Amino acid sequence: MDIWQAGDVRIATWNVNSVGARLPRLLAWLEEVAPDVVALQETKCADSAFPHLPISALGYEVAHNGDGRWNGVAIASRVGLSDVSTDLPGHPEARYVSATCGPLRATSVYVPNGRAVDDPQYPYKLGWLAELRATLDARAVAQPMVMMGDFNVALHDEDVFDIAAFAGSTHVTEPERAGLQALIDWGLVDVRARPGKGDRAFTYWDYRAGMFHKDLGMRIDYVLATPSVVVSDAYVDREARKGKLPSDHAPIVVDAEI
DNA sequence: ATGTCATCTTAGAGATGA
Repeated sequence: MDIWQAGDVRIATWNVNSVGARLPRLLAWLEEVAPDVVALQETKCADSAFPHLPISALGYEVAHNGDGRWNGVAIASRVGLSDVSTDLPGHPEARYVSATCGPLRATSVYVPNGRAVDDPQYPYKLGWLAELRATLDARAVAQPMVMMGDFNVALHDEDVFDIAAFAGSTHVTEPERAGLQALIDWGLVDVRARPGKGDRAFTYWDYRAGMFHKDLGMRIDYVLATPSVVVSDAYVDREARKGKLPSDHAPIVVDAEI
């Protein structure tokens, strides 16, 4: 059933760092922010363990791709959900799910971390990004689409609190940035959220060392949208990173008209 | 930057990943 009506749509993405541990906060957040389509990452549960009941009680259909302890991505929609794909060819980890939600094709991604430039996970990450680009090449840019999630890449130097602190680290290397930029170059817009309290719209702050309170963060979560998704507002929901037992990521919330 | 957090193994702290 297509219950979408022409007009505004609210889209969001959030790496929840365990949907089980975050469930009370997630449910409260869904009620408060009420996105029409939300992409989740790091659900860290098997499909059979996903908390479908309380989320469906809020009016959402959910497509989840989980493999247990690590990873796990989902799309929740209250404007319809169909044509679900969890297949990123050659990459069986649960890091990709795509679905049609009303007027939109929506994709939730959890790009591999990479760990270190001399770790096998680093070339794996680059290959993963290349395969993600290949999924776009099979599509038409004219169809409204949002690809969103935790990309584990800071696209520009300003997307980390201090580029000097990242010398030799992953997330800021040229090949990683090229992998992310290739998605944008296909025809997607990097929907930049307006800054909150600080001057930069970071989306992730390490749990340790008071990084959040010092605003020592990174912009590694993105909403990438086709131009037919006309954005009226986009913000990082820093409130969701505060208080007791938060995720280490904050959601990005985007209001748009298709 | 490293002061945390979540999960699993397997019974209580350690390993792993981020």
